[in-house]
Amino acid sequence: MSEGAQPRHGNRRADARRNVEAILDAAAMRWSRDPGASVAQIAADAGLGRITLYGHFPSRAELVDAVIARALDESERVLGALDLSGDPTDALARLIRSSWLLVAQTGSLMTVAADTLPPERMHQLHARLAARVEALIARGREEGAFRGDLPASWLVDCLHRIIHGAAADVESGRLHADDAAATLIATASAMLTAPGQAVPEPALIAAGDHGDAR
Amino acid sequence: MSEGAQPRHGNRRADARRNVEAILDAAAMRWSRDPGASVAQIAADAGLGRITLYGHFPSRAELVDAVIARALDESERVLGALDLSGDPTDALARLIRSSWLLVAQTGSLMTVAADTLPPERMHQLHARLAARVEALIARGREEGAFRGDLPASWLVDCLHRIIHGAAADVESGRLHADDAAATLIATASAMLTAPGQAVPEPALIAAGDHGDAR
DNA sequence: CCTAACCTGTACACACCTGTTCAACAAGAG
DNA sequence: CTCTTGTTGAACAGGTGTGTACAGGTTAGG
Repeated sequence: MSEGAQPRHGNRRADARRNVEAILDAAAMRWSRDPGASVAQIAADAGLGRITLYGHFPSRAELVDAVIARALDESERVLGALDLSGDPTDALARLIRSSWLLVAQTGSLMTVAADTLPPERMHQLHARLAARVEALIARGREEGAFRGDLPASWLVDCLHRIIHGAAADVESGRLHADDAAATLIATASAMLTAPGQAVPEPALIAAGDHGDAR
Repeated sequence: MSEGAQPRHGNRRADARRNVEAILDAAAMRWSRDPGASVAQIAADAGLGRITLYGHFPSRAELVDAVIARALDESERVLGALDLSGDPTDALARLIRSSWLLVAQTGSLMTVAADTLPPERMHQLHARLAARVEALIARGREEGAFRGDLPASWLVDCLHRIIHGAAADVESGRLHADDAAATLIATASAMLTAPGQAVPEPALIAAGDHGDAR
């Protein structure tokens, strides 16, 4: 359709580009914990006037879209850099350890986008993120490491939901941020174990220390 | 505290009481899937004028409170009628089978209430609902049926979250309503299994057919 | 230094939601 | 049937959020 999504992005003045970044940062931060925040609120968070924001983003919807797109690219980048080969349980642990925070934030953003963006675009964005996880689960299932008695999409969804739960618990202080990944891994690996099989011992899961994303 | 929460409830005209019920029903239904719905929207759903609604509930907040209170009483009733003794895994299955729909609806209502009711009242309501589940998990843990390596509150939270996931999947057509309970039981019993232990076979869980609530 | 690009506050139009008032109308209870 | 209770729409006031127009101020960059 439109040629060049951002036609003038390289030849803009330096402060303009800085402000766009500030807006995007503020929006991601604010919306990830207050989905109802207004455009004025975000402009204030970014230290700018509301009118300035409208100078960069024609409407609320386009701001939402830009924020989502950036967060998704970031997630894509982190996920893409991950080695998900080898034992599926270990791979799952690596996946969770390096991306749970990112997934939690992106997911909250999705809540905001849900009543702003058309549902078709929502589905497209979500599918892209879930594809890698789904592929891992499919592989683990073929190799007999994960259960095959429930739909893969259901298991992916459960994983997402407990990741959000962990994020919420960390935020409210019920869970230590340092324990979140381990708790998630212990819960998820049990959830994915087939009936009749033994749940993997956390101590035996090779977490493959990367350090967190960010 | 207050004497007679509903001072005039029996001596009101018949259609008035019918309308109050209609409003409560409409609000519970609508808010459980659209948390941002307006008072006007709910009055329309109930087939009444907005002014009539305000005749029964002085403000939006009081409507929210009334809806929550009714949903919670209903949950309390169903939960209270349940026999949660015997094998913890079987008891969990019975619990899920008879209350997942109710829990899902109540939880969505909580989302609405979150930015209307004071947080202290929120916590109070939520604790009341979670207490029975937490007790069951604590007992199962003592008897060795459930894992003890993770906080009980965390496990309860995970259970809540996957119940919401199932409700969302049923709503969007990804999951058959008839399969929801079985899927939840299979997932939850795995999640609660201790590392090193075998996940229970769904076929061996005595579901204790009650038929669903409602 | 000078110009164009950028930022800013004020102000306005529009839409939506909440809550209230008023006066006419309909329906239950005796 | 009558009277009380309940219902209704129109209309209004106050609040919040989105998006636009204008005019003056500031800053980057040549």
